[in-house]
Amino acid sequence: MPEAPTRWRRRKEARPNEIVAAALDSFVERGYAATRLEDVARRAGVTKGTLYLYFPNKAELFKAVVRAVLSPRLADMAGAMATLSASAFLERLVITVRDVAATPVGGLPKLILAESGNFPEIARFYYEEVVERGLNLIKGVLRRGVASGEFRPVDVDYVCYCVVGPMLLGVLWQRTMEPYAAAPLDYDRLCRTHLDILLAGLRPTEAAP
Amino acid sequence: MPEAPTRWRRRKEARPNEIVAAALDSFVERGYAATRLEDVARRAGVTKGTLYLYFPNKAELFKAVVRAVLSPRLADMAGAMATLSASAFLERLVITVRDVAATPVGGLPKLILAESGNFPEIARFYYEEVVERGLNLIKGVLRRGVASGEFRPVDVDYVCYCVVGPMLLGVLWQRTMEPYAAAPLDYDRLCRTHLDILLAGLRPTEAAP
Amino acid sequence: MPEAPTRWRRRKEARPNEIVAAALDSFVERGYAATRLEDVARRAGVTKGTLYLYFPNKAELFKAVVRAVLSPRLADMAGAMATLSASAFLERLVITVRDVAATPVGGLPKLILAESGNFPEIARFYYEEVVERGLNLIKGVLRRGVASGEFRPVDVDYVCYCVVGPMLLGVLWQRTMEPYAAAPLDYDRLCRTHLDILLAGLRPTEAAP
Amino acid sequence: MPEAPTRWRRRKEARPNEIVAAALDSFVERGYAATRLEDVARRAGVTKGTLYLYFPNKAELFKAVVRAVLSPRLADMAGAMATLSASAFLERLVITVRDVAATPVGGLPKLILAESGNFPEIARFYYEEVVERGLNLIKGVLRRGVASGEFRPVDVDYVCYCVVGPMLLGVLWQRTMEPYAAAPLDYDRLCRTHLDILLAGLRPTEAAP
DNA sequence: AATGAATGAGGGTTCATTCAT
DNA sequence: TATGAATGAACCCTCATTCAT
Repeated sequence: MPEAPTRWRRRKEARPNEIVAAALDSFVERGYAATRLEDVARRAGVTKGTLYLYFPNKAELFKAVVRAVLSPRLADMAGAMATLSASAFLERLVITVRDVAATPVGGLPKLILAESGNFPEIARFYYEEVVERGLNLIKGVLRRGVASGEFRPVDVDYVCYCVVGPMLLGVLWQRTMEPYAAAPLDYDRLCRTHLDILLAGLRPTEAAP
Repeated sequence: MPEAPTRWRRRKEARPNEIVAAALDSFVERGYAATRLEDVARRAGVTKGTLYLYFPNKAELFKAVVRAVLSPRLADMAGAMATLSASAFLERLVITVRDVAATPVGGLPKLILAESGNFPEIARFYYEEVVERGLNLIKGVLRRGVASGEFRPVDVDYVCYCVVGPMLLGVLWQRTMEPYAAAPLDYDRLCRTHLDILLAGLRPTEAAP
Repeated sequence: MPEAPTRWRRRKEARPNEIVAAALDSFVERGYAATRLEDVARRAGVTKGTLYLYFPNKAELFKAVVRAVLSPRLADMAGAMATLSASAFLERLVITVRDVAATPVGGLPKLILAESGNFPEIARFYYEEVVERGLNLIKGVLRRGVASGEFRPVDVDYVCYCVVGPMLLGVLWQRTMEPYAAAPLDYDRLCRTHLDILLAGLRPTEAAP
Repeated sequence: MPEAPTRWRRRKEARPNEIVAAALDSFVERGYAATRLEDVARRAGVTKGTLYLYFPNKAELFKAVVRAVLSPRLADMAGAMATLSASAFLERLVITVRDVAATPVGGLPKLILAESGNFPEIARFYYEEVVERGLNLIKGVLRRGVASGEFRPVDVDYVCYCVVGPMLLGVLWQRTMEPYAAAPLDYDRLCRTHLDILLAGLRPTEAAP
């Protein structure tokens, strides 16, 4: 009866998380359609049948992965940043994205982009849980910055895309174009440059009193 | 047993293009894996077997679609812009992307992102044909702008991502998040805002003589 | 309008033969199922459609090939051998088979063996046209030899199989086992040895007056 | 939607053998190309998908059939015959072949002949496992017989084909020409006649001291 | 709770056959 | 007469899903 010695007998509460983790890796690696449940199962150390004890089908597993991965990330982000100045917030935001980008979670945007057509439900979920909230957060900060004179008056509802765009590009780049580029992407440098241009672009003009 | 009388009507030269067009629509709509050749065929007004007269298999059809769509677009872009000032170039670039975004071709970036893992060949092809060329074009212009004093000194190699990022975001947004957002994306406004921030961010500072 | 200069415009009477010849080669090379009509057509210098002007379908083409190839061979064989002594006949027979074995026609036995299950009609045809006639010829000669005292009394109806067996084996060997054997089959030596054993086995015993 | 209640009954160890047996029958009946895996599956009492649990594809199933059928037969044959006199060995050999001919295994030679072109691997395998070993066995015995004076001096390397030829013909005949012949082949009589001629042909001549 | 053998629908691919030109 | 583009049925193979154990 002695199982593997290094890892105590896993309780059934642990299983779903292990499966979700394995599934995240697989989905991010190969995409939804190309991911075989057999592989997910093997990676999770169980068999195919076991997956169905916890998730009714592949699509639901996929959704569970997205939900499980995203949900915790967002709550604290808003709170943690409420106290910062607008510029400092943007810096912090960029840094945070940079750090997440290196984890498997960094593969989610690409995955959701790819599957948004076939999983409208997921796309909506992602929109509501991440995109909308994130954009509103940014818009709020930008508005605050404009109101306080830290930033010049701008079209806040669209500047937020300019904030996000280069960061998204970076996240996607690492998982698509990176292997073919002459040099690897220096994400740090991307962040610095992005902030440089962005903050310069938002800075109030001399003439504007 | 009389068949449909309208069999076998068109000419050989037209078919490949019709098939590629149908395939582009299907691939863009559903992704590579979820696209059934039967559907492509039906959309092209032929049967499955006919596809194999022109393309040896699904993967090659996919590549042919990407090639067919991209190749012509690229040559002229470089030339047409050589004469513009740096700022005018960036404006023109943004406008061009905006216009392409509305066509089926605008679905390609998403498609290639999604399939880059399963089609490294395609990803490399896209990198070399589009991404690298495009980025070099932008870098060249930025360098020109910096040299002429139109722009302040910046890290050109990474600013290019800041130029592209928001536009890419716009293209992807239209085909993923658009249906769930409260308001549709005003691409024009995105372009104006992007240029506003970007050009302001690049403008030489007063103190720098 | 000048066609290939080395070969005058082929008339429609030539076509069927050319097709049959091409088909024989293909069928013998790859078997019935693995032979694609496209290949036959190309080999015959025509297109697939043309085949259907002369043969209603693949199966009929196959039968036509077998018929065309076998029919002329048999008539003369009987006549040409009527005058020989029994032993001389057997020698001649063996030599003839050896010569045919080197031509594409030598591939027919294998082909017909392989397809006898799927083409009962062909098998029957081959049986009646070749096998039965051939065996009867041999039986006749053996009977003649026994009657004349050239051979000892034997079970003629089954000795004929002993006459044919080694030759058949040789024909099949060349197209199946030959590539894997250490040394190529010396068909001449096979013939000599076969005749040596066979004729010795048929020779009247000393004691039998 | 209640399915047949008798699903999923047998044990894992039995399946491969059942499938191989079913496949042997199908392949022998119709040939490789004309055999549909669906039929094999039905005959084995399973579905198509199940075949792929045990064999990666049709070609491997085919090879497995050949291997499974041949391998056990060969080991004992050599040993069992080592003690017999040369003549007795030949008799025993002929009898053995006659007995095997009546089983489905008797269909293998024809099958391998037919598919040797498309499955060189199989042909080589059959050559090395069966043909070469068998021929060497026979050659050894013949040599022994010649050395001991039981047989007259002959070209042993080719006499072996004369030993095998009529037996092979018999095996093939039963599965190809039999239905069309006036009388069924009396394999026993074929064996007796073959041995009669062969042994007489090998017997030392009076004059040879 | 977990297994894994078995299923069967679905899609890619081939190729004999047809028929407008 | 000859073409060759087009068809569509057939088959191999995959894999999400089921369920007896």
